[in-house]
Amino acid sequence: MDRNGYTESSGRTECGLQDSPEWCALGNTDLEDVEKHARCRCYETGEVIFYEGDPVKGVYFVKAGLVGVRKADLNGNSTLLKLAWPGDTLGYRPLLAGQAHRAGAEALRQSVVCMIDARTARTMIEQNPALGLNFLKRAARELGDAEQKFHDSVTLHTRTRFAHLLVVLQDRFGRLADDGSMHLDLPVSRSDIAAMLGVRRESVSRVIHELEDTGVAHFVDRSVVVPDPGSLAVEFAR
Amino acid sequence: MDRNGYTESSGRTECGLQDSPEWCALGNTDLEDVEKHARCRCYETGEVIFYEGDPVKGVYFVKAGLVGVRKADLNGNSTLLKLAWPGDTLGYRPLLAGQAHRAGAEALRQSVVCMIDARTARTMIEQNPALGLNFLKRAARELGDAEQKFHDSVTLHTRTRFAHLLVVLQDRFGRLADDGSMHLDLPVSRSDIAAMLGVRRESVSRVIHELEDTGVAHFVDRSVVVPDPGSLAVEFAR
DNA sequence: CGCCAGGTTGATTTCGCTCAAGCAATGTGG
DNA sequence: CCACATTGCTTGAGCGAAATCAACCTGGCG
Repeated sequence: MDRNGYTESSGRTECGLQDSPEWCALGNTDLEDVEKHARCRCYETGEVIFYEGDPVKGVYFVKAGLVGVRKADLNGNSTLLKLAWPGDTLGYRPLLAGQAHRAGAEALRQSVVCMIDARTARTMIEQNPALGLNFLKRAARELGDAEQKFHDSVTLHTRTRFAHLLVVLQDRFGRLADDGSMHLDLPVSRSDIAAMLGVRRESVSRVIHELEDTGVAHFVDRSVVVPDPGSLAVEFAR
Repeated sequence: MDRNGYTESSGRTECGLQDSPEWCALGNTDLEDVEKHARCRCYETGEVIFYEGDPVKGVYFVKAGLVGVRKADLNGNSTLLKLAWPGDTLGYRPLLAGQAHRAGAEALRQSVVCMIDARTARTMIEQNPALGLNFLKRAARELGDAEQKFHDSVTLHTRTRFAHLLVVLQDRFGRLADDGSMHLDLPVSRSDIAAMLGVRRESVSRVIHELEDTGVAHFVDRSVVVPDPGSLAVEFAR
């Protein structure tokens, strides 16, 4: 382990890059080459992986856990731009745009993250068309989502946006029960939900209260039950 | 001219793709090949180039004029996501993401736009690594901007965001006078400025009134004079 | 001339923010 | 083991920025 706590990977499967929808394009030799230049490290909850404004030292492959990407404003508030799950690669955007990090990343629970140094990542993406194409497609999808998010933020109310968020999380982490109700464990705190929506945590509290009152959803700690998932879609018309 | 008003390009320089920061990566033979599959057309102000929700028929290279990219909401309002100037390529995002158009495009003044059919554009991007890389870098920059825009929309007031917009337009279209004042012709209507900021046009009117009152800027129709450009930056702290 | 598009202004409302208090669960030091 | 701080969340009261609703102005045009 070096002094930053990174441990050099040895085997081809150390980082698990095969499980990345982007890096999987690489052949065995390239994959081994990349893993040789990768360092894996475990982060505790709340630990920072990189800071907003930092120069890009590499790209970060999330191997396990959950990572949040944040942007702070001048008043100490922050928005949570996205959640990164195992298989996601962070930092490729500023690397390719030739910019510093425009957002910071932080472990939202204990996580394992592999850093691939910038030089290696850049040459690999530039030399290997299939890899570049995968990142291009990823960027294209993320760009569409980001534009949608801007549009939503200026046209929809907090309650509607919260309903949207619930549906997105539902698609990924919801379990449909026998009686047709949807069960979901929120991956993040109330404060972080607020940061994802770009509102105050008090506003989230009030929206949750409203959804309870109208029977649309029931919240206990981080677990949510939506008796009739269809009723969430109705929220969109508000 | 075919029944859609497109006229088949003949020469290599018909569309002027060499002037694109992306397409310029192509060699002469590829460039000619693409131009062979391109159709140029002139659009009058207000004419629609493609609609939100349409399947992607091709990518659109702006040769002359000014094009606006819009997203509508359910209540008939719309946000203006971006302005496309000569040299810009539109529609590559949904093409690569394998989606339908998630925004519509419309000529904001008389414009010439060349459509490169989807099949040609896709194979060219997939076969030609340099071209793909250029679009990847473009997407990376646009993604950063889009995330910034979301963050700004939820953390900054209308007045601050308007000042930001003025600075951006200034960088691109401002003329610095001998006395240090900045002169700028707004490329779009007040309504469209509102649509870019994601606010009502009345709010833009009021902000303009405020900036007049405080002497920060003077507005006559679409021309703006900022006596002290530094004072715009001060607005950012509000 | 009447009409309409684009813009401004004023009066009123509303949604979400700010400020403030309080509560439950968890941790910590004496 | 208790006193006390801390963290995460909720609730209430009041405020403020921008939306809404409505009137009106100006210039261009059939």
